[in-house]
Amino acid sequence: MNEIITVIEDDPHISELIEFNLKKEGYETYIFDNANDALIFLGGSKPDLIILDLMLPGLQGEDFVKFVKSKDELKEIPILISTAKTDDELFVKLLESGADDFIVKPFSVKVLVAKVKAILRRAFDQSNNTISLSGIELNPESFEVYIDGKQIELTKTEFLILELLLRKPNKVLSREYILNHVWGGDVDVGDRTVDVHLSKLRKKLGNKGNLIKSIPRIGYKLKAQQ
Amino acid sequence: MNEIITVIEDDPHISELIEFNLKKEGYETYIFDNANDALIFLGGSKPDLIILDLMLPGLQGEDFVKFVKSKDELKEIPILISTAKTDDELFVKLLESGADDFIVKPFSVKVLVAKVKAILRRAFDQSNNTISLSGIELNPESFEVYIDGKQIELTKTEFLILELLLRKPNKVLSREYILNHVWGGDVDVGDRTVDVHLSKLRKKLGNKGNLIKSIPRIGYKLKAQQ
DNA sequence: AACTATGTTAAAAATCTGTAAAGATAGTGT
DNA sequence: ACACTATCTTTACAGATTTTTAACATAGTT
Repeated sequence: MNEIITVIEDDPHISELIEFNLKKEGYETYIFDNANDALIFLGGSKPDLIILDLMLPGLQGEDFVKFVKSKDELKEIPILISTAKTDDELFVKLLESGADDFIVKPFSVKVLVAKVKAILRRAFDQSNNTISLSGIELNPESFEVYIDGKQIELTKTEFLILELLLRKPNKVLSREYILNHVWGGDVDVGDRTVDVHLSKLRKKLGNKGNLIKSIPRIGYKLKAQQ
Repeated sequence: MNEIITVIEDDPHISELIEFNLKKEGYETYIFDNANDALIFLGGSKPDLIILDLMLPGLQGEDFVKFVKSKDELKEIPILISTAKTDDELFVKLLESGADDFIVKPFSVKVLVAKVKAILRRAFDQSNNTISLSGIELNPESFEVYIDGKQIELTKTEFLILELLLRKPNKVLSREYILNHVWGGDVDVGDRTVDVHLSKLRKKLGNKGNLIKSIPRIGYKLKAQQ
């Protein structure tokens, strides 16, 4: 997935540098040298991140942030401010207006890119961290599991085992490993308990149940379908 | 709702300053002067944000970040690094290890607080406006709740629990999490108290009450209607 | 064939939730 | 200071669910 980044920066040297480095990281970029053009673009598109240069010391930049954050369809877009001014009051104001981070010019492009990644990483895994594999979808936050789009009910233990298998597909997990990770350190439960839960899990998974293979003398694995 | 912030900082002057200002903003703080104690704390609790001072120029801080990010149950906690060193390479390394942001000492406490707010804004719906979900409307400022447009009366605790659920819809919240966020850190209240309040809350919510699901052995969640 | 491991089921044991009721606490007004 | 009230917390218990164990059947290995 190519995240889309809008860059608003009037100095063409800098914007080219930014563009070059973001493209190198696989991002799709839209460069504007003024806020107005960027706003027109935002009327029809929703980028994943906005990098905004505070061109003038005036309120222009802050107004831009406030505008974006006032629009329901845009407000969740993260904004990274670049500025030549080191002014704590300004920083506070911008952050409180809804900006996510700022970087002071002259900046290292590597740091800029790292910040972009950090912001997108958070925005992204905030949205949806469902683990999806071979028609099995598992969401660790809502504790929901779907098989081919249909929800099924699992108990806590079944759920945790399935989560473990999904996180290590095609790897054989020993019973001991499963016990340690699902039950926790001070395990006081026999090996075979794992088998019982696996059996029930398979049954509840329906036709996906046979994706769970038992590897005699070693453990269990979840086979991902090609 | 009190967000919980863990601060790891060995200089007591700085940590007191941070603590004071965070508390003033309504955050609940846990201060540690070394990483080990903090790790022990993290073994049993899950704060909403970690502020980590890179005490030594060595790898200690980076290791801490990597450790937290390697634990499934901790990895989503945002980390804000404070450091005395201005070192772009270090910044990049930390961000890539999973840190969310950094701030260079000596820093303005106001900027620190603003950064904290900005980061937490991503994790929580922070608005003071009415939160509206599946026919439930809750206004954090006026303390009013409406079900399908009809106002209902909740007690303070019921209100705070509902607010928490509404701000984290579809996510299962453990009883411990609810206790920490509704009652505050120095909780000396039993688990089951949460259940009692949930029971009363469900009843007052009428037909919307069954949007609150209990996930056995895990906690409660508010299911948003599609 | 003997041995070991796994699958499955059923029953026992342990645990969890919902809720009512009683006691504790805090806040209010007199 | 006192009583009154509303809220909060604990406790208890029923009902339900989950987990574990144990037993037997089946499959796989040597």
